[in-house]
Amino acid sequence: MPTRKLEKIYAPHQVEARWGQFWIDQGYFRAKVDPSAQTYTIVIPPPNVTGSLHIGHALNNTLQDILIRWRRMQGQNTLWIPGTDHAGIATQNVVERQLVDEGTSREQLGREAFIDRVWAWKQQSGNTIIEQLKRLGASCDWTRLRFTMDEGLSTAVQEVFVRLYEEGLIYRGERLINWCPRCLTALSDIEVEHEQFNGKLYHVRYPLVDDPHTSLIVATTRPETMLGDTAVAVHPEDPRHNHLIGKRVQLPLTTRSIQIVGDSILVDREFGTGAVKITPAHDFNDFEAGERHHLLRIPILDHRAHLDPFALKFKSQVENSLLANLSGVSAPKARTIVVEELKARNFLVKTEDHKMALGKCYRCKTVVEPYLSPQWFVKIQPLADPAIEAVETGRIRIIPEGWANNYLGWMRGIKDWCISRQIWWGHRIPAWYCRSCQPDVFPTVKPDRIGLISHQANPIVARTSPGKCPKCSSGDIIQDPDVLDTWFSSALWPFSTLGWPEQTQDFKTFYPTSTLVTGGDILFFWVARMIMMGLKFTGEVPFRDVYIHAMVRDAEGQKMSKSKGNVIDPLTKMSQYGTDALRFTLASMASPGRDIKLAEERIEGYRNFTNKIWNAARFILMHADGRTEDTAIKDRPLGDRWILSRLNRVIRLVNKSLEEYRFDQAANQLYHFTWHAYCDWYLELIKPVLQSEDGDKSHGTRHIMLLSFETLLRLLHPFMPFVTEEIWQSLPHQGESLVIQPFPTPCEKWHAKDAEDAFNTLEQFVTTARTGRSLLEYPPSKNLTLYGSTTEPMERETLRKLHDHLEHLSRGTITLTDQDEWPVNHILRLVVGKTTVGLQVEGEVDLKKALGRLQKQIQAKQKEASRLESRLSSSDFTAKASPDVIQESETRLRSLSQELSLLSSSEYQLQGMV
RNA sequence: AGGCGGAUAGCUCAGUUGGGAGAGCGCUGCCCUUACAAGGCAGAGGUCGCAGGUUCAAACCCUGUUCCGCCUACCA
Repeated sequence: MPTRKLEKIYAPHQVEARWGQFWIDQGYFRAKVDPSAQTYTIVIPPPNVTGSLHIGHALNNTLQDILIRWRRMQGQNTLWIPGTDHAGIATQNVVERQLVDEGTSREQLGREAFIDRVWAWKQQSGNTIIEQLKRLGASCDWTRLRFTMDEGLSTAVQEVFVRLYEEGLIYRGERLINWCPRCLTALSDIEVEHEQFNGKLYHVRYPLVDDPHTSLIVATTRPETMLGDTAVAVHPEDPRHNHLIGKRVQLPLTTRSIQIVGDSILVDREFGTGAVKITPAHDFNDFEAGERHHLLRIPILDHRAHLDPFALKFKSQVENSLLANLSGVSAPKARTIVVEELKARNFLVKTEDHKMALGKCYRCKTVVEPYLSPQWFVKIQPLADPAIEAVETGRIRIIPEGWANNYLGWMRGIKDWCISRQIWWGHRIPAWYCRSCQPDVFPTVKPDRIGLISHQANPIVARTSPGKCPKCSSGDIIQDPDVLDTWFSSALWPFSTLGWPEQTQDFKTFYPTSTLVTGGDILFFWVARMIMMGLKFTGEVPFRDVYIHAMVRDAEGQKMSKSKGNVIDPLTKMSQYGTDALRFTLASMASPGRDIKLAEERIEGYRNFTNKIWNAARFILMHADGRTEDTAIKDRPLGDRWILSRLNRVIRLVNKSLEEYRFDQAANQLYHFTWHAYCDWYLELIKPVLQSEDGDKSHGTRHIMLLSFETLLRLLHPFMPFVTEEIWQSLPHQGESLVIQPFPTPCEKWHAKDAEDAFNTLEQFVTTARTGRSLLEYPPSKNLTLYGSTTEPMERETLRKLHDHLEHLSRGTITLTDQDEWPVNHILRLVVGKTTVGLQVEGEVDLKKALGRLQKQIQAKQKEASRLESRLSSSDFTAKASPDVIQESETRLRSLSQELSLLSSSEYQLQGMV
């Protein structure tokens, strides 16, 4: 393949589009159904189908892509399944807003037309995020793209629902659940976000029926719910109140009286007044207390959290004079009215400030209400137990480990999962009801407020519509209007995407999957549920490793949100700096157990890194033409042997880091090696040979140059797929694409400690010479007259051998002899270890700077020497420390004193010159 | 309230079984040296949150404490 000339600055745009398309066209990302090959499988955490890529997705998918590309290059049969979920509530909200803008509503459209409308919206916007993932370079098998509402995945959902129901693990019942009065649906416990806020605690007087002059004072944060009170509780061992147990109080603002019960669970004697009102229909604790004492439940709020006139009048028995004022008002407004009325009638004893937590809908941030309604639940404990065990025994590894405790803690206290949602977009619950069998449950009028079907109705659960009632053969059956929680279908993702419940070839080949990569925020929502469902329905763990990555925050550590205006849009950054730069930034900052504070400068820094690689490639390309010769490594010059030895170490480290999910370590190693070893030193070392007139010497060097650089490109490819492919294709190469080249493995015959030692000697000498140049303020172009000497025989030999390299890299003419053969005057002597570098001082030069530096150096060395001396003279140390530590200290002290004597003679000599 | 994590250079963070404090960015000085000014070379900068303890030796282990962040939670 002919080589091409590269532009001076890397321009990512066309490059990315070109190779992105090429890879897909060539089918490199498609997994083979080959049962013999070792498989490596990842399922993507499905993003919302109508969403678009945010920085969290960028991180999540970059990390997955690094793993997948790495394993693919290792020759494993890799499969990365892409897909999206239908995001029930969120998507329905979006489409409903569109309808409002058009002056209509979902109710006006009707259920079927509305669902068609959402499908149309999905059709229109559904490819956005998929295309964005492709831009990111995600090497998913796009031929296996899945959506949670695909036919196959829907079949899996029905299968799971029916089987759980048949086993008694799904049930229907009237319970208090979290209800969003704006989304008008039930939420699961974890879909509620708790937020601290400053509320008030109201002390309200409830007079005794027997003795109206005596009252029980209750404390409450929600006075408006008192209209639904059905009892007051005191602690049975509280001498202040326990004599009242069994008596009744008159409920203010109503014509009802309620009983006083003793309850040691609900009542905390230390809190408030020691008396608690019980409102079983509007509070989770009260609900349970109600069960214990067989109390009536009086729901006073409707589905929009407004006071229900019917309930107020007939159940709550609110005083007639108040009915008009209270009927239909919202809960917050009701609170104001109730408080005013209590105050006016002298029932309000006092009000105090009180910090409390408030639950909000995680989708729309509306305050959620506990709401008594018939819902479907998963009985979770039998599913949770094996899922706990899988993590405890290590069948599933959670990385970093800290998250395992989090998982276990939550799983051990897990509660039944409310899975029904009163929305239309989603998997409809496969349950039907016969109206003929239960005419009393299904009155001819439409079912209640929002179509909830009474909890007394008997469901007929089946995989497909039964058509007619299996009991009475009536055709008058209706399907449950509810749909399932989106996470219910997501929980099946690792196997439903592979074709389950069919025993497909894909399922047999790729399940269980290898690694799941996700953020800690959905550990409970998703990971835990996948583990439970996977174990239940496949008998296998759904994945071996769970890697939990960080949350991306802004440079100040704030959570990114549109309302704060601090979002970093990955697509904008990809356009500005290139996709590879963004990917590398995210990978390099992915330290375990720590959030990522992303500052724009970092991306810019890695854009520069991309360009550095690009320019190294340009240099190599300039010298690529010509003969190459593969001679034995041991006969190669220092530069060649040194870079191979270093490369070997980096290969080992990168592989090891990726094994341990240390993306940050791998990226930083690559960065440092590429820039500060390969470019700064290796390329400089080989320049003279490549540029010399004598072409013969360059053959072997050219060979190693091309070999090492090609290896480096393969190492970098999982992190920066685009620029590496572009360069690889431009250089002499074999094969179609870098994507399918083997990932480098350590090559022990490249290891050369002697070359690394020799390099260190060279580097020290050169750096010292350059420091001297800087101290004397000589420009980089000036050719220096240099002297070098060392007290170490090995180093002397090394310096002698590398004489030409030293001259080239130091830009000077170097004489290597003992110091007493150096000129006596006009020499600046700098010391590094056992070596002294002398610079000839020419012209008017201020030597104070050099002297200052020397003295500072002496001070630092003396400080350390005295620390070592005192350590070594301590009998405790010599008696108790391990022998190698003692020996090491002695060695270090010896070299320090040698260095110090060189330094002071140099100082003495320099004093004479100033 | 409980649990978890963090506090190391101006900023962002590494620091793997305790034994010479590191990187990137930024900053300072000198340079457009034919791969790269998105660059090169050199350099400055840190009582490792605070207080105790264990140890010959602590950024690292233990206890307490302050501040910050996150998660979980039924204190009305």
